[in-house]
Amino acid sequence: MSYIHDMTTLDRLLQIGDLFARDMSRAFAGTGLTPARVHVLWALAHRGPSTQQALARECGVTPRNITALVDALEASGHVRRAPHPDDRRAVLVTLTPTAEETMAQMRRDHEDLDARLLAAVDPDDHAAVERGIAAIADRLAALVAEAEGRGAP
Amino acid sequence: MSYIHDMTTLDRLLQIGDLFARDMSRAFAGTGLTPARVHVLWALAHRGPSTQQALARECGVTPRNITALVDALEASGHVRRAPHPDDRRAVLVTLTPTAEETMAQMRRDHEDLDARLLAAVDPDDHAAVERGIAAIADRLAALVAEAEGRGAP
DNA sequence: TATTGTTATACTCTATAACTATA
DNA sequence: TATAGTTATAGAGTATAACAATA
Repeated sequence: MSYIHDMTTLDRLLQIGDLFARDMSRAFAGTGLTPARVHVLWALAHRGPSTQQALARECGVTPRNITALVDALEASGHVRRAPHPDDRRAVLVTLTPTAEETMAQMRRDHEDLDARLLAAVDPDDHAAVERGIAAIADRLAALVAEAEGRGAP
Repeated sequence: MSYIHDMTTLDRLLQIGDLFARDMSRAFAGTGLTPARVHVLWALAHRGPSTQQALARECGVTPRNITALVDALEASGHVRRAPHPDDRRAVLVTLTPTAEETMAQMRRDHEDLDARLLAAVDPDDHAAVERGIAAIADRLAALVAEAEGRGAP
């Protein structure tokens, strides 16, 4: 597929990432949602009502971009901006009931997909595969954090 | 990290994809290369000299975007446009010697990263993990192809 | 002085639609 | 008529920098 020159495990993981991204763009086409906006919704579902600063950190983008993303999500009825009770500079971004339902469905879809993908794995390999993927994710997170620390002090 | 609500295997795979994307943007910052442009370079390294139509199919973007990406890569000295020998409508996009070196280095970096990530996996799990990730990638490719077939006929 | 969110500006990626030159 | 590439246009995501209100 993409970035693929061989079929090493790394190439397979890159392929998986690419397929997720493509499928996500496809799945939300026409709904007003986009990958970046869904990312914000996941952050809100995970953290609860949050300031835009917190969302920016969680999503790994600049506060300026969160302003635009929250603008769009507010226009489409997925989030509300409310005054922060203790800090008049800040706003609390909250999921609307509609978006809560959307996220519940999305979580069910995730569980379904998780089951479908694992069903492709030999049952005897299940435990090893789950351990291995978790180990790879942790190692990669450490390598990226190290690279970012060196590159952008 | 992102899109993560639990730590299912699916969540781990999403996390891995996100980390790859972030690291890629970081790694090429300041070089004039971007993920989309590197995607084109990988396609050329993999296929050899190609028409823009072929690159568009390989990269999964529209021909219009390939025009812009090849423009940028030509300006930065990574590719050349040459007339197609048999079809005067088409051009053949070719890697420059500089880009050939860049891709050779990138391939070595991939091999290194592959080795580093697998080193995080228990040796007894290696074979199962490699089989499992390949099976997941194939299953996901099939599911996405099916979804795209249904959604965009 | 530092933080929160915004406006201003610019670049990249992406898509659709219409056009030119060739097949 | 169909294909390869381009121009035109538009929307989305991202970033930096400067600014207002508040802490």
